[in-house]
Amino acid sequence: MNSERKSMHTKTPKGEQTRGLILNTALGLLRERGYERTTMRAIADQAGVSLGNAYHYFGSKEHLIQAFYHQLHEEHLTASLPVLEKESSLKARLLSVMRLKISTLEPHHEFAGVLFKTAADPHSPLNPFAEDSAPVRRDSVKLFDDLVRDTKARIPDDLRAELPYLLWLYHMGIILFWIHDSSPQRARTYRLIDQTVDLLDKLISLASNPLMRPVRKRALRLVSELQELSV
Amino acid sequence: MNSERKSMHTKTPKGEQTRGLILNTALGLLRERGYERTTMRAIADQAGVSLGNAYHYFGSKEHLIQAFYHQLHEEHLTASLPVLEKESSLKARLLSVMRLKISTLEPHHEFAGVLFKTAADPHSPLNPFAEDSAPVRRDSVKLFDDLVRDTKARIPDDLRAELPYLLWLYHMGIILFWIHDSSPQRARTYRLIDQTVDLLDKLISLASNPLMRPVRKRALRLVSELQELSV
DNA sequence: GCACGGTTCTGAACACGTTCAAAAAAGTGC
DNA sequence: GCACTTTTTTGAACGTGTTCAGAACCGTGC
Repeated sequence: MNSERKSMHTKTPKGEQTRGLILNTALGLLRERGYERTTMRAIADQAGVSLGNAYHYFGSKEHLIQAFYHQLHEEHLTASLPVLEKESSLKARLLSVMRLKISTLEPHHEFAGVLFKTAADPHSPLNPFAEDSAPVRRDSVKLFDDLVRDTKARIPDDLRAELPYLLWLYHMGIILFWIHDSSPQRARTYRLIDQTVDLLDKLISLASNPLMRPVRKRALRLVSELQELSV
Repeated sequence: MNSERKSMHTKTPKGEQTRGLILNTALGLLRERGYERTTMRAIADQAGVSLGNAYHYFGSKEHLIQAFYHQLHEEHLTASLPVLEKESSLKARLLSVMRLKISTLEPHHEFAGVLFKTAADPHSPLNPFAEDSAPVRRDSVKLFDDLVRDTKARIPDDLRAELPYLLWLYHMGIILFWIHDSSPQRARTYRLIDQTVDLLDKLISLASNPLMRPVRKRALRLVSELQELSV
């Protein structure tokens, strides 16, 4: 709603502490109760703080949710880094990273739905293109940056430059599928990952073919326009 | 929330009339006031009906929104059909249809954000993969079906079969971009449409090349799996 | 005309996210 | 130590979507 939400910085050690208390309480409750049952009142109560005070440090419930999402992202990151050490091919890396993403998110499937829901709203601070979420987004793209960087496959420079962003978009799409996937053990999502990673690998080879240069150039110019949205 | 929402059928002419009155009032208010300012209480008031009664006929605000979306879709449809008569190439048709889509939605840009927001939630009846929205979705895909059907371009049958769904997905993507687009006159979105339609046209030709058959087959199998989500 | 079953309709109530004026506490300059 | 400003904290209030028990209404069989 209010796009002029100010920075909400704490100006005191005391404030810092309270802020941390509220945040941790919120993260804990979100983890064990899920989104719906974690009300702002419940957070304030459990933190032993008034409702208004919670709003003093976090402008909205969505800001708390964003913090939770960030935490999940960190989890995924620490799980993924060893993979980049061990595997060197882009295909193997991507496969592992995507599977890890889903397994990290799996305990919070219901929550993720709400996440995407609010993320699609341009007015929400959770919207991946919004100002407030720029750090998380950059962090998120950065993982794919590392994933692509020192891979040995020969990929034209122009494609290589846009690949991290493209893979990030791809990973968003997979998450969207997963959210709607109600198959047992989320089998469909994992199968989709297997197949799409395979296909992506082939497409990248294909796009790297000199004959494809014109189409590739055109497609890449388009991708960079997509990215401008996030400026 | 409640996935067991019953059919809400009216059983009386009187009921039918009241239902219609509420619906029309809601559509009018959504049109002139936008989403936020159209509260359930405002709808009930203006319709001269109690709040509870509105809920008797429409299980949630989202159901009313769905009806509005359906109306907008109809608008787009009647604007698009003449184009299919006049233009015969897939490229020209797609270009016009997409531009018309955006111009139809344009007066309701703010509203569309909310629409997408709730549409991304798996629990929402607005979610394109949900039971409740199956008719609208089928209608929506059907437009692209007509668009592809009697076009003269030579396209392999396997691709031709999946193309309507693929174009529908594409059109969803464009809408998502448009929602986040704040450029003057939505210039970026129109430019994106121009470029993507051009690119799509080229990609279709490319994919129609016999040499591409294996990759195409693989990609299409994948697309049909995507579609299974909507069963 | 009457009783009964279903349908339509009402109004009050609930829980929630959010806002805000003002009290309490902490910090600052002297 | 004292005035003052700033920050933190409170608690009540608002508007919202939604639910629900029951009142009013209507048709049908007798």
